[in-house]
Amino acid sequence: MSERELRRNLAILPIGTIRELTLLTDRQIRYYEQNELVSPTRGKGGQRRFSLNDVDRLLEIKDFLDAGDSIKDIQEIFAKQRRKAVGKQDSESALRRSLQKEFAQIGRFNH
Amino acid sequence: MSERELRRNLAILPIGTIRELTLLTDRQIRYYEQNELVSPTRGKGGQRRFSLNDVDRLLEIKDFLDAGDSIKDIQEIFAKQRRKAVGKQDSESALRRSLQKEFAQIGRFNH
DNA sequence: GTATCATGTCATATAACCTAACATATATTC
DNA sequence: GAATATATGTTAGGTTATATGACATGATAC
Repeated sequence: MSERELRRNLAILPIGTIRELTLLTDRQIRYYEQNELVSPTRGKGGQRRFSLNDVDRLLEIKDFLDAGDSIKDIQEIFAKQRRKAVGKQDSESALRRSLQKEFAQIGRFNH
Repeated sequence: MSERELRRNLAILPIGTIRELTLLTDRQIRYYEQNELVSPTRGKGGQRRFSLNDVDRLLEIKDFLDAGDSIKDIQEIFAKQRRKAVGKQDSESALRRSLQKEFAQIGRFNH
């Protein structure tokens, strides 16, 4: 895993930050976790820790729900994505794409 | 300001995260803030919010202190850095340098 | 040896987060 | 159209995290 990906996977953000970055409610975030759409780790005291990738994930979920997809639909969509990603190697172009996604997310936050 | 810089300046990290990323104690972090070496913003309830740049900053402070510099020394060092940075334009090479610093920091965390 | 510096520690208060349960509006199914 | 399912709101009670301020302390400097 590249260092960039490593950084984006660092689970360091508490739910309050996620709430602000995604404009989702705690209830929604926990519900999506319950349905295994995101899998935050837990800190020492049992509190959720999210990564920047989780932020992406949650914004995607939001879009899918807005588009009329159900939680189950989204579970399948993500499962398909995972299958496609199997065996795919890190590449310069993949890195570039992930960078673009990152920028897109920040742009959204600072609309 | 570039989007990368924007992202690195987003104050979204609580002190607990900073503690883990820097291995500093809360006491140290607050003391450095008190001495204006870092300037976290405050969230709704008054809690500190740090950025990734603050993490860099704190790691630098740590190094300077380990090297025998005093808080006041470090204040002056930072003041000098700010003066040098005045009028400096964003450039590709600056971006590349900041990227390297970013990687260095993550590397340190995962050493 | 006394003053300063950087940090530890403790007390007390508030904010953030946790889980679980019940409520509800909207859409779906029979 | 009554019953079900889905996604979310809301409330309650408990635990963890963070804030501030005060006092303590080991090291260094003078």
